[in-house]
Formats: sequence, C-alpha cells, structure tokens
Amino acid sequence: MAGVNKVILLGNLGADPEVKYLEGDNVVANLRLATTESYKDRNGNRVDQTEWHDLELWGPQAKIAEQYLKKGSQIYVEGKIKSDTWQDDQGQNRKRTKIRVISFTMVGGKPEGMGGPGSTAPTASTSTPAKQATAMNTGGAPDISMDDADDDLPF
Amino acid sequence: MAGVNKVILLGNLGADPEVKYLEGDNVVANLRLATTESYKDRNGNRVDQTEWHDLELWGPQAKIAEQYLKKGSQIYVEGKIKSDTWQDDQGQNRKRTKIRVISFTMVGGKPEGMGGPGSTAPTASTSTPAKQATAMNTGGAPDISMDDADDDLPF
Amino acid sequence: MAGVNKVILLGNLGADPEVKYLEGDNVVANLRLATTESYKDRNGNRVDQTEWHDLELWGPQAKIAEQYLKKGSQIYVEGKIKSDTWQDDQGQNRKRTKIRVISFTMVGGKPEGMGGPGSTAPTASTSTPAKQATAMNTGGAPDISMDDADDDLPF
Amino acid sequence: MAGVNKVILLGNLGADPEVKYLEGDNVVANLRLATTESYKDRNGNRVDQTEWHDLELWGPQAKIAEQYLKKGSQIYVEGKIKSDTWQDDQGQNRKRTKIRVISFTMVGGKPEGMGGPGSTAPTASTSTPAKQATAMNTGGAPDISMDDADDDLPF
DNA sequence: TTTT
DNA sequence: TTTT
Repeated sequence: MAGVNKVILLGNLGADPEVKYLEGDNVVANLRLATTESYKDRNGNRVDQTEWHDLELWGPQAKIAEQYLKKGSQIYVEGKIKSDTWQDDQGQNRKRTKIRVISFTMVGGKPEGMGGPGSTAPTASTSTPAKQATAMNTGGAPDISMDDADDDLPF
Repeated sequence: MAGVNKVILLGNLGADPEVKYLEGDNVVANLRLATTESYKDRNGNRVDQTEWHDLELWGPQAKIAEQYLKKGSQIYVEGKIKSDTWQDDQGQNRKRTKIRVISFTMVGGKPEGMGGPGSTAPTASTSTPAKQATAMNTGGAPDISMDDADDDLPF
Repeated sequence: MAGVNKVILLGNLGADPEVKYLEGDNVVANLRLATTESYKDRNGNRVDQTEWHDLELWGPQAKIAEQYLKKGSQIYVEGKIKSDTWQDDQGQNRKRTKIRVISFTMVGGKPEGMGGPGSTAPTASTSTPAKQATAMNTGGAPDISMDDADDDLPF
Repeated sequence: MAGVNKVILLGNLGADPEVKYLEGDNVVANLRLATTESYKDRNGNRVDQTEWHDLELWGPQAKIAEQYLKKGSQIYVEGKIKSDTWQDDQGQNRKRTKIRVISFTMVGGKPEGMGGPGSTAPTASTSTPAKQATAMNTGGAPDISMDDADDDLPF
C-alpha cells in the first residue's frame, strides 16, 4: 500500500563517519547526528534538548561521507526510518531504529581542512565520473541528490 | 544550535489507539502506524516492506485520536524523533525511539461511524473547548494543525 | 551550491487531469490541487482558506495520473517549485509558478469507478513494464515512488 | 477539509531583507532566496539550475530577519505556498506566488559581524522579549521555531 | 499489527 | 474548481 516514511534532519555530526568496506563492492557509513532544539520551560529558562540520530549511508554516498564529512560537520539529510528487530541473549525482543539516508548535503561552506592543495583529490571525479563528480563540482562541498531507490541493497 | 528534526508519515494504524489519563489533566495516546513501501527486487519480483512506527500524542491530540482513530485508520503525521534511553536490569544501555506527533490529519474520508448528528461524542469538546472544537467543526473528520510547542510537557 | 527545494502537499483535485501527448514519446499532465486549511479568526469564527496549486507531471507519472486520478481525488504529493518567466505582449516580465511533481500517491482508497472489470487496463503494465507496473500491482491505487531525477526532461 | 501545504527550502539570499513597518505594530520582511540544483544533461555536462523564491515573514520573524540576515546568508526555511490573485490594468487575471515562512533557521555558523559582546543590537530583545530572546540566546545565530499559527495576521 |  |  501506498505509504510515506520521510525524515528531514539538519544537525551536526558527533563524530567522524565510521566506514566499512564489505565484500562485493559494498560500502556502508554510519554517522551520529545531533539535532538540537531550544525551548523555554515553564519558568522561562532556556533549555537545550539534543536528539542523537544513527544514520546509515550506502554505496557512493558512504564514500562521499567518508571523504568530506567529519566530526562537527553540519548536514541536511533526507531519509527514512528503518528498524532492525531481533532477539537478544535472554530471548527478549529488541529493536534498533536508524535513519537510512536518501540524500544529504553539506551546509555552511566547506570544512576547514578542505581546499588546500591536493585535499580534494582531483582523481575522484575521473575514477567515479557520474556521482563523485557531483561532489567535486561544488568546490568540495558535496551536493548529493541521487536517489538510492534502485540500489537493490541487501536489506 | 539550530536544528531540524522532522518526520512525515502516511500510513495506517495497526491497532486502536492506547490512551492513558495521567494525573494533572494530562492525556497520552500511543499509536502503532504502518508505512508500507513496495519495490522490485533484483529478480523483478514485487516486495512489500512495512515499517512500524510508535507514535505518541499528548493532550488534546490524544483525545482526538481516541475519539476518531481506530485500527486501520489512514493518517498523515508530522512529528519528530524522540528517544528514551535507560539502563535495563542487566545494566545495559537501552534505547527506544518513538515519534512525537506535532500534528496529524485523517485522510481518505470520514470513519464509517461518523457524520450523523450527535455522532461525535459531545463530552470531548467540552473538556478542552478551544482545540477540541477544531475537530468538531470539520464535521467530524479531525483536521489538526495545532502546534504543541507551548504545551510545556513533562519531558 | 547545494540547495533544497521541496514541496509536500495533501489535497484534492479540482478537475480531471489535463494530459497532452507531445512529440517524441513525451507526455505531460497538469493537475489543479486544492489544499484547504481551517483556522479561527480573531472573532473565533472558523474560516476555510483554500490554496490552488498547479501541478505538472511528466512521462509515466502523467500516464498514471491520466488513468487513475480524476476530479475530487485526494493525493499526497512531493515535488519542487518551478517557475517560468517570460515577457508578455506589453514587454512586462511575467512569472508563473508551478509544482513539478517528483512522486505522488493516492490516499483514501480507490476511486469509485475503479476495480470493476476492465477498469484497470491490463495493457498498461505491458506497454511500459517497469514503472507502469508499479501502479498495476497495487491493485489500482497507484503507489508511485519513482524518482524522476534521470528523466532528462526538456527544461 | 484537512490539507497539507508545506514547503522546505535550503538556500541563499540574493539580497538583503526588505523590511516594511506597517501601521498597528505589524512588520513584514521580504526575502529573495535561491535554491540551486545541479544535474547532468544528456551530454553529461553539469548544469546548474537556480530557482528564486519570494519569501514573506511577519512580526517577530521579520525583525529577526532584518537583524541577522543579509545577502548571501544561507537559511533553512519551512513555510507554505500562498498566492495573491488580482486583475491587472488590462483586466487580465494575474497571480503571484510566494512562500509564507512558518519558521527558519540560519545555517553554516554565525554571520561575520556577530558574536562579540554587545554585537547583537540590544533593542531588539527588549521590544519583543519572548521571541527575540530566542535569537539572542543562541549566541547570535537565530534559531527560530515559533509557529505563527496564532498570529492572526491580516490575510 | 495496518493497508492495497 | 476540490474536499469536509
């Protein structure tokens, strides 16, 4: 049935991306993203509330994340909620929820360590012409709008 | 820092709302929402993938949900991701993620038992006049756009 | 530079789709969508405010719209804002804004005239196997999640 | 009827905000926002496509925009589509579409001239204590999540 | 556990 | 011009 499962996040990475290269050309990156909201409590005091999100990126996006993102990077993300369920050692049902990223884009300009000589490897755009070039042409700040609908990923 | 944490869902309820009346006028409703996505696997076979979401509504929204929603209802939801973390009996860190609903609206026409004179329980609108009226005045089909930003809820 | 231009609509069609078949296999459908919002004015009177949106769909989506949507259909839409600018006869700059639909889905169950014998033309799924089938397999209610990023449309 | 009319934009201002102070305490700000999308045409050449959006902000938001935003600022915006229709001199029906901003937030760090002690005009926070403080407390980078649903604006 |  |  027709359904919509959409997540939109804007926040900062709490750590560098964790990237794993799997067999069969697959790459997965895991990111920790903080979204912070400020509000006033009933006494008028400002309170910051931070929510931490586990993001998962696959394929070319994982590589771009590895290359350009690091702790503190501010990104805009579109994705969907995805949970894993399993039984733990005690036979209890467990559930873990993460965000499967559909697209993301860096905001707020280039990361500090970027733009220096050789820092944005010019070979990137030639080695993976179509999608990697996307990142190169924006001057280092990856602008990723590719849809992963056809990725046929193993889950 | 400025952050965005937004969820948009369109799906069907897997069960009737579970509503709890708490001390101090507070009401909370929990909903189970299914969003189903269809795609083709690498063999061209159609696969349905259902994600189950735990929704939480507070105050007037909880009452409207109790009044109008039931198993099978199709709703559009805006909310935000919210996790609880705690330690279980074994001293392990646990996390549970749910969707705090900001606004929702029923889609696909009125529920079957609705629309006749007096069919919308009059007690609901008297207990919380202002906002409940929102639902009443649309002829029974709740159209809820109220923001809960000022609810000053206990979390 | 990285940008986001996203529109999310849920509303009803004010008229049947207008479909044009162009040279070179292209098809375009134009829809008029109403989104209605209810609010209370300063006197506590309920006011309905309707916004009309011009939607534009291309290719397989246009055909699915032609086949399944009609005046009154309730749909959920994701798209982006797109304006045309030109000079009119008086040499004045003119601008027209429409929504280029990325994906849409019908909500609220099948249209009335659907489901009967022959009503969901079986030839549709064979003539455009991959994407048209998406609509067929949902039993008539089109569930369209295809991205049109690669359509390479003439604008 | 229940409807959804939601716009999400991430882009840069093409000019400084234009702010008008109206009778009766009302303030309105108009912004020009560019969202740029990159794609490859059928020859594999990268093409940048920029869409310009007319944003309209009212009340406290207009003042915050005036105070903190300027040409080039990168902002994330949520709003809704709103059109004005009228007849021009020739008796022709005309339509102009703009985005009524519900909330916005600056991205990419503070503006350059900001952050020092006293650098954020203290008069702003006193004139509209509650909401302006939102901007003050984030260290100058306005983080605005207020809903304008209750503004009861003159349109 | 929903829906088509 | 839709819908409730």
